[in-house]
Amino acid sequence: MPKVIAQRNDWIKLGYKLFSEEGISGIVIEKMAKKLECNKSSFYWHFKSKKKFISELISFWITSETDQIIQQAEKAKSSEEKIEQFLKITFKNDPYLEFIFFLKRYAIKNKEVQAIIDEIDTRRLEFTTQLFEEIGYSKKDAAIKASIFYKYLIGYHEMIKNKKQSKDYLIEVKKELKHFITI
Amino acid sequence: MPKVIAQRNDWIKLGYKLFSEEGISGIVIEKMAKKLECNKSSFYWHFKSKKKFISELISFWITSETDQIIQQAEKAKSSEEKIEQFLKITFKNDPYLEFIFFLKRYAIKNKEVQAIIDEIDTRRLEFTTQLFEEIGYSKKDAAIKASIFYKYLIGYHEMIKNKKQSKDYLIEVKKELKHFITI
DNA sequence: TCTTTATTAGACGTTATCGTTTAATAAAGA
DNA sequence: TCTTTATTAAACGATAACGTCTAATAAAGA
Repeated sequence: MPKVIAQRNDWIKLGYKLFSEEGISGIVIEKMAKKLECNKSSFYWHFKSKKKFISELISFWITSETDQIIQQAEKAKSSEEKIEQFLKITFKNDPYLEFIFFLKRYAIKNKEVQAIIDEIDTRRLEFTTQLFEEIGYSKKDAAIKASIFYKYLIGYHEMIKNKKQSKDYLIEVKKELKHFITI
Repeated sequence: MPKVIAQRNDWIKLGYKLFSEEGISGIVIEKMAKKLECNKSSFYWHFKSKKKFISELISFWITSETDQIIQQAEKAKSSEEKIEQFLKITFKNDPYLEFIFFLKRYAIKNKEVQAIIDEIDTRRLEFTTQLFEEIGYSKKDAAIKASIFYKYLIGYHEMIKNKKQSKDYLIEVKKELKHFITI
């Protein structure tokens, strides 16, 4: 039985943070051990190998982030609220977008990861399309709007990277949104 | 005098490629030497240190890419052609966007690099704004359109990442563009 | 108390990478 | 031909990172 409550989760959380910040090259077991103030033996007890660890990291990201974002948006009542929620969560969850950015780069040499990414991108686009259908766009137009919107958000994130984020980002985004979406 | 024509440029070119693919962690001197089929002494003869090399890499990127993109677009006659040119070059220059992507991550711990990025982003946005002014938008609207357009392009690049690029990407982009720009 | 189980520490061997140093080599000029 | 200059090779030491192994330890159960 454990001396201290097992840090399995601490490893994952730290891994998630590091991967979001530096990508795959940020996952360095001995450095992580230092931060967690323990020995790397702990790592190898919890995880069979670095590879397995990374797989778990990805799983963690899939369940905890993607599902969360979509589910939270579902909670809102009106479609307008859903979109607003969607925006808020997207920008609050800064690490989320960074994680998927690096994951895409990591996936270049890993077909399975690529499949995961494709699925998630598709799911999120479908979700966004549905939002736009709900606020009155035709299926066809909704799909295009969603496609633009999704790309816009990614670009927005990329442009404000490393900048102090204004508290009024939502206002700014909405102002720009009006140029391609009528909410 | 050299046995073979100096490979100073080969190092830079390879460095550019690697940085675009893997970021700063892709710059590994001994690996590069292997690819160039030479000894790393060659590297240390041409460049004082890895740091200096990376600085040069960034300079190379600034001059060869950014200027090129803008200048080439300038060559076109009409503003519509300029936009088309801009699109074509943006998508042909796949490594360019990857380079800046990784550079932004690298800049987190490097204020000077961040300054460079800011300047370039600004310059490119101004350039794009001007394009939109030329096709009839007011200064204010042109700035917003440029801002959206630029973000859209980044997002587009991100979404097609790791996918076989359709030959009809231009058609697709233009179709989506119509939803926020009247050209 | 003794044993079992879960967990961590410490030491080890290996490989990768950085940067240095000394020697070798090839071409050009005196 | 001899020397100088540019360039590369080979070997070295240092550090970082991976993964393994054995021993230590702490808590729970018999």
